[in-house]
Amino acid sequence: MIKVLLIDDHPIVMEGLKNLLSRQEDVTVAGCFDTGKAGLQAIEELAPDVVLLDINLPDINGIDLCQQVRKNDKDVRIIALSVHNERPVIKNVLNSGANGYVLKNAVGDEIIMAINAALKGEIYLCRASRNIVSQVQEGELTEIPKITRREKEILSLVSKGLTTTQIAEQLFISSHTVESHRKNLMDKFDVNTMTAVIKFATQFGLI
Amino acid sequence: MIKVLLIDDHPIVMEGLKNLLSRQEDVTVAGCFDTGKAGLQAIEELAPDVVLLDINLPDINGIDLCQQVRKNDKDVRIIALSVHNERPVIKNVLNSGANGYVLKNAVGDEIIMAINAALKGEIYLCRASRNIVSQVQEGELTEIPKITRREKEILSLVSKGLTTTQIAEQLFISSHTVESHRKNLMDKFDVNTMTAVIKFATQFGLI
DNA sequence: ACAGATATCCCGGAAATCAGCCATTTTTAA
DNA sequence: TTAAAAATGGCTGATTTCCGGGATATCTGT
Repeated sequence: MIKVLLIDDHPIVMEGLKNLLSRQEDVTVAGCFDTGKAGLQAIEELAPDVVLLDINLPDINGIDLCQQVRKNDKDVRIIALSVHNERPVIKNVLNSGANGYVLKNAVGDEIIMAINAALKGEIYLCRASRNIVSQVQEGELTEIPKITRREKEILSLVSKGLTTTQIAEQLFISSHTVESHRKNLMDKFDVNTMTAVIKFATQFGLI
Repeated sequence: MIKVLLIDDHPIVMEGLKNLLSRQEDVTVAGCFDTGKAGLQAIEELAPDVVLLDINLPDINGIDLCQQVRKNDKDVRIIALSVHNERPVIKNVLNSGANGYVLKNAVGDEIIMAINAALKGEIYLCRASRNIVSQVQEGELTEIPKITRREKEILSLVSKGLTTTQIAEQLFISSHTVESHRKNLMDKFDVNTMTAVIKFATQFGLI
């Protein structure tokens, strides 16, 4: 029997998943959790074979969660569930240790296939995500830039409409410093205006 | 029997909804559709009592869909399902003719309650959304600004990092015109930088 | 203890944005 | 068919951002 753990904060999705898995002879649902914290603990205690993990949880970022699981040397297979079909997001999730990536609007079959593939040691992507990953668009980010705490802070204030001077005043630092952070952000996102940075950052849920 | 129509592009959510409704004695599922187009047609043909409508469909915007249904003088009750818990989104949906607003991470009970309330002619919001709507934050948008086609076009180009001059060249119009559009956008979003506009617009799915 | 990452600070000039005005033409909806 | 909305174009000046170089401190993980 394949022991599967479900982590998702949408009760309705959870219902659907349970329903789907109950139709599989060789699968048993080991537990259901709606927060990353509870899920992380459950992985330790229940030692499931596979985890179906919603990437957008209210408490913990899905990517961080994957990394934390992997840090404990767990060889549990993680199938990421997500609504995002953008290459940087997919790449980031896979790099963080997920064994599969399935969109929430994928058909149930794809989840079953992802589980089986993961158990075989393969990495499964749902059809739509495979397309996205394979077609490299020009001038597109390949990964979500790693931004620092301070940069995130500046990003947030910029997105609220504050100017460099206002941000400097609010954070009690020089405006030159703020400008440096802006520059670094534009470098990391590989664009040359802050508006473009804000769009990506908002899209990827960084702010 | 209450005839309910389901419109959602997530098969798993659909499963969950069917499951949930099948446990209700007095409810029958009249049909399931995964696009706005198909759903709209089905509302005409099947004349359900209630529609559970996912606001974020791939083909048609949920708000437009509500308006189209209402334009045909249908008195079908629409319960909007959404992942967005921001006041402007909620207001917009309700103003477009929805009879209820339930977040996808709400428990199943809330959907049942929304259906019953809608049939009584009441408007039901799930608990979390009620909280958001009631607590008016200072300096917050109350509704999603209505932007024109041209403004949307400029918005998109700005978000890609183009400058006013570049946009003017691309659209074969004067840079002064582009500036006018920028100003109007900032006015409509009630902010004074384009970065703030971009954040809201991205958040609300306008670009 | 030490390296690498992060945060801090600085300059100058070119380019772009923002703010506050207004006017005309073309669509669109009532 | 008329009134309202949208798109177009314009001006000036103040402010801000962007780009190109830097440099030094502080924190953090191994």
